Amino acid sequence: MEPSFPRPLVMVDTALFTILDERLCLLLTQRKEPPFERKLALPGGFVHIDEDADTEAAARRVVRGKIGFDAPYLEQLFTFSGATRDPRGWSVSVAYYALIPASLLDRSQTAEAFPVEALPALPFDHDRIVAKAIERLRGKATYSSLPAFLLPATFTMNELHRIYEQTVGVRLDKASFRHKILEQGIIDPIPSQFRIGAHRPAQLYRLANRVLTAFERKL
Amino acid sequence: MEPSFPRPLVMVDTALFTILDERLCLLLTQRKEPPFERKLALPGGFVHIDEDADTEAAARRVVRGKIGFDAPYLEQLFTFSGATRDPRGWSVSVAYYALIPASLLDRSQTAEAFPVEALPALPFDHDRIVAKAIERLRGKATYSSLPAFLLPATFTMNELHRIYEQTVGVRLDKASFRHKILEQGIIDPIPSQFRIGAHRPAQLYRLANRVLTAFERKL
DNA sequence: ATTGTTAATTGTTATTAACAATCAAGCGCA
DNA sequence: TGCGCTTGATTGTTAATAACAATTAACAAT
Repeated sequence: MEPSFPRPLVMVDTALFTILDERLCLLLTQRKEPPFERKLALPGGFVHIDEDADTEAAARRVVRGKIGFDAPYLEQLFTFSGATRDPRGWSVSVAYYALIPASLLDRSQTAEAFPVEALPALPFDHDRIVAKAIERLRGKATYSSLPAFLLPATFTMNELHRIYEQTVGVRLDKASFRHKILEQGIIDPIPSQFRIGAHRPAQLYRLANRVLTAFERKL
Repeated sequence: MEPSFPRPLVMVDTALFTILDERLCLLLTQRKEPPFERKLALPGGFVHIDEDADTEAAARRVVRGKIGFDAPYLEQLFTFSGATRDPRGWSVSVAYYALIPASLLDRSQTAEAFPVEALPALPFDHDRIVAKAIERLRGKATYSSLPAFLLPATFTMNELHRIYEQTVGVRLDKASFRHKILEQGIIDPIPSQFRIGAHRPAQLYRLANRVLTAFERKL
């Protein structure tokens, strides 16, 4: 009954985004085994069919191994495959991307974060995976609550504004942004909580919903 | 050097869309082998690592086997996986969807086309695959030239209009539609070619570009 | 000619967005 | 205590877009 075709290798790779110093960064790991031993690469690994319920579970396992907890946002990106992308043989890599607020990362992890405009050369086809992940992130940022998952649990309107400008890549009018975001209802003000400093206190907000919300139109 | 993890089965499945009698339809095949022998299912098959360059090549091979030629539009949809989705074992299915103008299909294929609102029960997790494919199709239709790939090489503005309304699922203003589509430049009028009948002749158009074009904003 | 049918355009009104300016609320400091 | 600095929040004006309804165009059939 079991088909006897030669089977490809099946692995997952993850693109882990965070914001450090207002810049979009990617977490890389130093590979512990050949091929490309000691090179920086995307966190990844083979699917364990006796342990993982599906490839998403495998990706979550990889992410936990890297940062020690589950990512607030994780989504399947694309599946890369072929005879030549991995020297070990015909392989399939189901790629995922995740967003992680920098506030949750500890010192050792931020050390392995690289701004997306200054990445080292990556092994396998990880450059393609990264390019596709950034494309998806930028694309979805315009019409969803996605960028908010890069922020800590509470944030000000202007922090959210800056994150959107960062990820979308264009300037967004302050007043219009405020309008549209509040109209979408993706965030709620936290009553009588403000961020203070040498200036007017700013209202603090939090995500109204733990899951991604898509907008009717672009920002 | 080769890792010795037990390997999942790797296959591709395809959701093939077409328009018949103004209705969105899906092409299904009767399975030739167990499991689910003789049941209607999505066209699919195992990846042949000695023959297919990657999973997309495998999907194209499957589509050619079904309709006899390459689909004008084919895109990777999502990868489904897990221990239970296929009785033969832990499996990975890289799903693709394709759009095929009905004018290219012959009689025997249209016989196996089912309106998406009246599909038979499908084996494996093919219901989930279909649901996701429809969701993607509807989503992309609003902001891209995607629906045009369901039409023959030449078509009138009103035919295009109807196809968009079909796939998007909402009524679209005739004048605005015309405006926005022409503004996007995804189609070109064919000089001095008109569709005639018992009424005013309609200008014929063709796609300006063989590849998918995304719009800046929704229709 | 008149009528029916589909194609294509026009104009008017209502929404929405972009831009610039203004107002608000704190702190630091003379 | 009052002035200036900085960041937060709002307002108003203008320009661009979209929705809606109505009109004009081009043909065939009778």
